[in-house]
Amino acid sequence: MVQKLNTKRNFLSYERSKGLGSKGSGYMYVGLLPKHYEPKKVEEEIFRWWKENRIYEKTKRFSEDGEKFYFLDGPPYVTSSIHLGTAWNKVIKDSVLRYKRMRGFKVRDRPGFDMHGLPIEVMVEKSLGIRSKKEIEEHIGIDKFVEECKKFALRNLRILTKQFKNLGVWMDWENPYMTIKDEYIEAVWLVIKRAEELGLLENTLRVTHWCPRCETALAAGYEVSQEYRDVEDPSIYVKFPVEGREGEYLLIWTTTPWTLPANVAVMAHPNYRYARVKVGDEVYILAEERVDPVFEEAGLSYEILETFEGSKLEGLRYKPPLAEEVPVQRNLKDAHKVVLSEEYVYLTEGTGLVHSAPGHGEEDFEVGMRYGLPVVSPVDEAGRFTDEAGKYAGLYVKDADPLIIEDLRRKGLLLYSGTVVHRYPHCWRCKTPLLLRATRQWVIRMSRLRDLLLKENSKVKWIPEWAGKNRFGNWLRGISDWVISRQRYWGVPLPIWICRKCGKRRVIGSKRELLEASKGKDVELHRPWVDKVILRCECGGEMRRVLDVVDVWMDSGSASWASLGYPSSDKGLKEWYPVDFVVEGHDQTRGWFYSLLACGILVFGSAPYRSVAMHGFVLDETGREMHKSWGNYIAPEEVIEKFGRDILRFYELQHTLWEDLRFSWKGVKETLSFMNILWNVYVFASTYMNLDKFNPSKWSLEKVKGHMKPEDLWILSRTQRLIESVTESFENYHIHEAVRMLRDFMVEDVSRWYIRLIRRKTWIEEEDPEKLASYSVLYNVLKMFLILAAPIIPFITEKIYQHVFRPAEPNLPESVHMNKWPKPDPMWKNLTLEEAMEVAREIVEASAKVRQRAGLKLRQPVKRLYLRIPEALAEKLKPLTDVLKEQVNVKEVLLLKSDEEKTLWVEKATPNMPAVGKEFRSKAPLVAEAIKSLTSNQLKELRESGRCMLEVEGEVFEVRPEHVSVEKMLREGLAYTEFSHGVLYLDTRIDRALQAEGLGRDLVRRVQYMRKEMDLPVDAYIEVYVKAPSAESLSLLESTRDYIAGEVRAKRLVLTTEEIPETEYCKEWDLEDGKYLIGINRLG
RNA sequence: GGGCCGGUAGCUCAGCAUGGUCAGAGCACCCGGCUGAUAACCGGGAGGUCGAGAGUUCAAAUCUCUCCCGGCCCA
Repeated sequence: MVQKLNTKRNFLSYERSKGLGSKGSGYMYVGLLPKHYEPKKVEEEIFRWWKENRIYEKTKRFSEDGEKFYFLDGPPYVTSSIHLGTAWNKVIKDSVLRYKRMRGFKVRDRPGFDMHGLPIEVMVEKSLGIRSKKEIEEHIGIDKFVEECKKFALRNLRILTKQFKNLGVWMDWENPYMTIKDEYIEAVWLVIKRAEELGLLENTLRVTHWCPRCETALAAGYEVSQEYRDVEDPSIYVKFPVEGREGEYLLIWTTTPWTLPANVAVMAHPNYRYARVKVGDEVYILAEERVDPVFEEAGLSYEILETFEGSKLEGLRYKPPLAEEVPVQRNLKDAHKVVLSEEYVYLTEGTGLVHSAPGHGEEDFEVGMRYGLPVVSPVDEAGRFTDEAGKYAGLYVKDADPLIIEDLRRKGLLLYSGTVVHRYPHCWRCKTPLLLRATRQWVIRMSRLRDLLLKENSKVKWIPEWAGKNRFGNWLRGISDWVISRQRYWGVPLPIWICRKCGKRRVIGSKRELLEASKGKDVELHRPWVDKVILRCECGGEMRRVLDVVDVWMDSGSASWASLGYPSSDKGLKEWYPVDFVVEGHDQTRGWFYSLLACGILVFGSAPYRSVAMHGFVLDETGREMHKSWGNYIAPEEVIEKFGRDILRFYELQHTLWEDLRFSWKGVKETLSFMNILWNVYVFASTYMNLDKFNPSKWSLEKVKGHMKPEDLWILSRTQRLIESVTESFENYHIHEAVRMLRDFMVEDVSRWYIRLIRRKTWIEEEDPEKLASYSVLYNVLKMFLILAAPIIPFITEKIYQHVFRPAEPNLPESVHMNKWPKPDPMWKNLTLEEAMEVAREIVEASAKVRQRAGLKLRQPVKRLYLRIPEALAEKLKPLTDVLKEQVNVKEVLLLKSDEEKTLWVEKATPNMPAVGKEFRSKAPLVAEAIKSLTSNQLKELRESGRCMLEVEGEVFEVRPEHVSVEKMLREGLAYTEFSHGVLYLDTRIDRALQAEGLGRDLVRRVQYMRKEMDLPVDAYIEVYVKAPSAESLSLLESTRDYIAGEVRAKRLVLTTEEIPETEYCKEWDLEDGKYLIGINRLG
């Protein structure tokens, strides 16, 4: 039996019929797509087309009057080229912006660049062969140096811009914000001015990390924590002689002997127990818990004399160990005594007595302030001891370590000297070990704004939630003050002028204010030019600028208004502020996310952003960071070169936004194979729709509605839900969810299922209403998908849009990116149908399993499919009967009631030999045979009356249940399997008609394969010769002759058992019943 | 040392806020099948003590605690 669906189209007459397409143009039908997906070719073509047609600019115009969406780009630092992490960052931003534009928002998409700061200075120093600050000032000149920095920054900006554009990122590249512009600099000044107005700006003595090479303070936050490295340092136990007690010492431990010349006190914990310990002739004081480990390390035996509370030690005076060598030690007043602190004294290492140098330790400084201790720091900017350090003056501090140790040893004040490997901070740019040093710095007292920061942060939507609530929130709770001054050149100059005469200071908040105050001419706001601007003080004195520059983190922190041109103009601010969305890597939690918040709160008293998303890092396959020097670095350009931009974008965007991404080429290849499926779906659709000159405007969904089959309604329903969930994911910035849903929909629902279901229809050649319904559905579904996927993969979607959809609907927007974001249409939603289809798919899969076990290939039609499923489900499944028939390749689908199921099973008796043998002895074999052939009636009797009389060869035996085991067996010719909703049976008996049909399909498949090998056009006609292996097979074939000829487009089909004539292409095939020789000639 | 995340098949990951078909998917591997959109697809096989241990519970990948490893941030 040949299905009517398989009738071959007659293309020529079909075309002539002019049934489809518009009368006038003859053009309005679906376009064709190249057969193979070549990403690079596609992308370059689209790039060109976008540029030539100014698509980006036009797209933005579409939503010019829309609601505002202020996206703020986190400015990348302009040092080197981008890596995969930067690419991910920008691609996330791009897809959000594209989405928002399609939603009709007027999107602010101005990119930015972070262009000041030490990293550039260090690189420029290198290129100029400079090694110190002195050389900059004395040999090169600050002006030349700053010019070089500017050139360097601008050069890199151009490189980065090119790379970002190359990812397909649509931002306003012609007009980026740059932190080095005067308008930007004054925006940073505003922060400092507001801090001054709020009374939060102070110039105080602070212990900060200090880079002796760069000769500047570094921020105790981001800059310092960048570079903790393992280093080996001295580990020494030093004896501090107790005043008035001969031979008694406080025992301290330190890894920085060079801080001993700055010693001022010893810290003890008031509540720990301390001990006096006798070793030889001497007595040491240290924490009881540390006695054992310390003397074990020193290799000494000891005796504990007494123990006592740490608080008892308070005020105990000692003689500083380096009093003789270091003059400043001798002159200290009210120092060299034990002070108490519940913090900072630990029992995990050391002696429980902490050498305290408030000039060289943050904690020491803090406790020192509490006790009013003096602050000593006999170390200069370059890390060398000053004259105050006497004997050590002029030495680099680290170089003094061995000398100091030796002096202590000589003086009998060294108990033990070893080394220790520990984490020690280094300069994030030049890798020099940092020192802690007390200097006067400009500080903003952020700690006083803690509660406001927390309150404002709680209003921000964080993605993921824990990033803001836990990570950032916890950090804000422990907020410390912001040391904003740096003793460098390339940065925003600190806008503080101080009167030389009266010491009064003035903080300038804008360029205009400066020019008014100075009554001078226009001046560039960078050093050294701005340094020359002198203001007149009220007292008549000259006010000069403090020579420091501002921490570069304040540059980017000011971006929320600086990128709007505020304060030089307030137009942008009024229109856009505050920021709707920022997204950066998780390292920015305390970097930019914080500096934005801090600056925003200082200037406007509120959070500058509404939503903050955090993304992960791109690591290598083994989970390590990528570094060029580690040899595991992969450039984005390499991925683009090998696979293309869409694939890179899709690959990165499908990864959970806030988790780290381990880059793997395998993963990228998987993405390619998805893109191939996607492409091929469109190739499929465009091929047939184009052949049929399908005009979607003529066949709207509304119009074909009446002819839709369940599968059409199903995919439409799935599409509505896709729109819903993709939209929701974008709204929550869970872009990866959107990407995954799009992928699953395309692969699972469209490619693997819907197309499979409608495939036969596409071969009908008339204007079949059901085919047109499916075309219309497929067309609309695919168009919808294209729009939804456009923000993720902008190139391939544009290409397909231009080639397939716009020819069919010339009135569509010019670019796919100009389309309105779709809304789900509840009319098409049908959850019951979706549920039923889910079950149908399961049934088809389960039947494949049964077929395989029964040795029946799918091409072989079978007679019946029986389903034993709950009634409610059976009801829902009814509309899908045709789907099941075709996909299971079965003639009939039957639903079983519970009592019907029994009829598919038979009871089979087998003799229980031990019992039979024992009872019937020599007759046992006979009885056993008889038992095997017990009928079901006899078995029933046996079960009910407990016995059954069997007559064998004239003898009668009484068989009882213990002689027989009964099994349930499936009827001959059936196979079954269970699945999650019930049981499925397949009638596997193949009669002659079924066999013929199966053979016919087998033969068709071979011929089709050969056609493909011959690379024939799908609509070419052929003639076919088949040599069958036997008369029987020939007769089977004859019965399906029409079907075969139709399927393979054969004008002439010769079936024979004789030799066949020579043909253009000939091949022998081994089918089930023997070898078939098939020969094909193409017909012109 | 502290905070926050993550640790599930060889690889990439889903499942974990509401404990109970949760031991899954894709890729890779083997066997078989299907295929005129497809470098596709379908079925079967193999592969994991769900980082380790303890606890709560009738029941834990899922909740609690401790520990180990990795990442980020802070010291």
